[in-house]
Amino acid sequence: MLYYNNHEKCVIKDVLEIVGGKWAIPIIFRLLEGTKRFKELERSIPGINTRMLVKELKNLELKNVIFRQPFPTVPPTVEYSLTSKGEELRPIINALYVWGESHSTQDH
Amino acid sequence: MLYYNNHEKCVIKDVLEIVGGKWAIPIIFRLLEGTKRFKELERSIPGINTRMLVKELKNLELKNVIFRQPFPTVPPTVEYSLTSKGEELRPIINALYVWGESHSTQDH
DNA sequence: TACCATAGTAACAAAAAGTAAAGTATAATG
DNA sequence: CATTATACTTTACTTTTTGTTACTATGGTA
Repeated sequence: MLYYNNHEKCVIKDVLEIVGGKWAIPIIFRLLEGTKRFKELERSIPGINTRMLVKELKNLELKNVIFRQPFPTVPPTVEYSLTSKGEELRPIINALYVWGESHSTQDH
Repeated sequence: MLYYNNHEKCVIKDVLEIVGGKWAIPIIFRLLEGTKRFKELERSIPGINTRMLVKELKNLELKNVIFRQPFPTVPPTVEYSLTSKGEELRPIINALYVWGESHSTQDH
């Protein structure tokens, strides 16, 4: 059915607007370990730069995947954690991880 | 453990080099329906263009996710299908789809 | 003869991502 | 008292990735 195809396409497209960015999954992967501050994330994700981390965190917050909590300390502190929507990605990201691991020795 | 963290990071990084591109998942999603020719794929993936389809198909073939079979017809025909490695992504992409669908009405 | 089809390729323009630096405000160090 | 360090961003600039458009080959159809 044509409608159904269009619907399918939109769901996948919408999903990729959330987790399709280059840094979304690495960030979520780190947050699966628990709440992290901005600098902690920056240090734990190899290759990311400040600008992209800010940008991706904003997108993930806007899409309700992560929760941002600032504290009025000096210097400022901001904690990021997964929302329930983000937490629901855990089995999917784990499965992706297992998929990658099981094929990494065979072919590339 | 430091080694284990580095290992984790590399697996995720390697996985994203395969399916992290903008068009990889939409292409695999279509091929989950079955073998498709180049033009069929191009027509069924809204917004893609020839150059990116060619590029992404080459990458997916190189990473052993899809199989390319050309036929010496005029005009030429090329069929693309999922390898077993690609087929193993089915439950993951389905889960991603369900995740997107279950949250599409609540928030965005 | 003009036009259609498939599976690409090539040259150029636009958009996205990476890099480097600076701006906050305070507190510790020399 | 000046310097340095901190955490979280923002800005300007450069490089890389994507998108757009036009083109190829060959044979069948109107």
